[in-house]
Amino acid sequence: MDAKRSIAETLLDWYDRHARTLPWRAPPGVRPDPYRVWLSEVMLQQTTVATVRPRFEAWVARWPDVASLAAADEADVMAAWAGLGYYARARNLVRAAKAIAADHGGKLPDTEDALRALPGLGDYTAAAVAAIAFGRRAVVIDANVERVVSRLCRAAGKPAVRRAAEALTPDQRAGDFAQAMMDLGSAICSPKRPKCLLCPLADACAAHRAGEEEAFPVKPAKKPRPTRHGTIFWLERAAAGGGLEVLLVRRPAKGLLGGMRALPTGPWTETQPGLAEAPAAADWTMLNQQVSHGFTHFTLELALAVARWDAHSAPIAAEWWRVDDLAAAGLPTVFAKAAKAIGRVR
DNA sequence: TAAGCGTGGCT
DNA sequence: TAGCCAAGCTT
Repeated sequence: MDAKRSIAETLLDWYDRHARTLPWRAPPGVRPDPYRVWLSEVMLQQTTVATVRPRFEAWVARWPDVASLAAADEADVMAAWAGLGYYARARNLVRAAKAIAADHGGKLPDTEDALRALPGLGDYTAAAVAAIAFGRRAVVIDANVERVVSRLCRAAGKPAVRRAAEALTPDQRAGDFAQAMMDLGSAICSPKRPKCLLCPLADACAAHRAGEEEAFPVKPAKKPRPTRHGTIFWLERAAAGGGLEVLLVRRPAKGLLGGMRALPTGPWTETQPGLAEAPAAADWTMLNQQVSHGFTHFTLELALAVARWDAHSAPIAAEWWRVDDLAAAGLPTVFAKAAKAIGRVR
């Protein structure tokens, strides 16, 4: 790297040659659609590009703008988010769309502060949308930027990384700069075995010169992940037009898998709870099979109980769902996994 | 402030 | 292959 050129100039030149083509990005020199930028940033929170890409395409085909999302049925939105995880993101997307429609004339606000006030937009997303969609100078810090900057400057700790990022962020093209950092972090400056031979910033990188690339960023120690035990209840009945229906509930709006359709479960406890809190007094059969599912902060070991329900009404507040259409129910992965294990789903 | 909150791709 | 990890936010 030419020592007289800034890191930002060098990185932007690299980006002009190597930028990934992604469905939420506009062609060079074109301002992208703020709605698509916002949606992509929310989908990409803690989620990989490979996972997001097809989900983004399907989403914008169904809800192409703020107005359509603000008017959407929330149950449809939650079902469309199924499998992406962190379901508060979907709830907040709808809340924010309504706020944008009501308070901002249907257009995303174009300042970092106003964006930050919307539900689901934190420091990172507000800065990213302001910079990428509106050309604002904003300091965008995600895990990629943290990794690249901490290595460049051997900066340990978030305050030091923020100071360094502030100093590096250019006044012009701050959005491209942020995306360049992310592309670099994804393709070159990876957590393990970074490809420093290909890095345009290698000569300027303090960690590289010291041979300690993988020592940055400094990560806090991980805590052990406990195991909890529970039971999933599969209650089925004959459908009116033939076939089978299964009882689905909606989970409470807050907390784990909040607002999502679900199979009924009992308590999640340290020891196997068996048939505790079954949704009906039925003749339950415990299957000789368990389902294991890892959440962020604990692992769930699930027993599977199945029963038949002959009465017409549902035993609890719930809905009967055709088993043949279960894929359209939008079940979180843990329940989709259980349904598959129970064998009622192809 | 630290804990709660999901999932799938990648190595 | 079993961890590791990701374009974080909320309370």
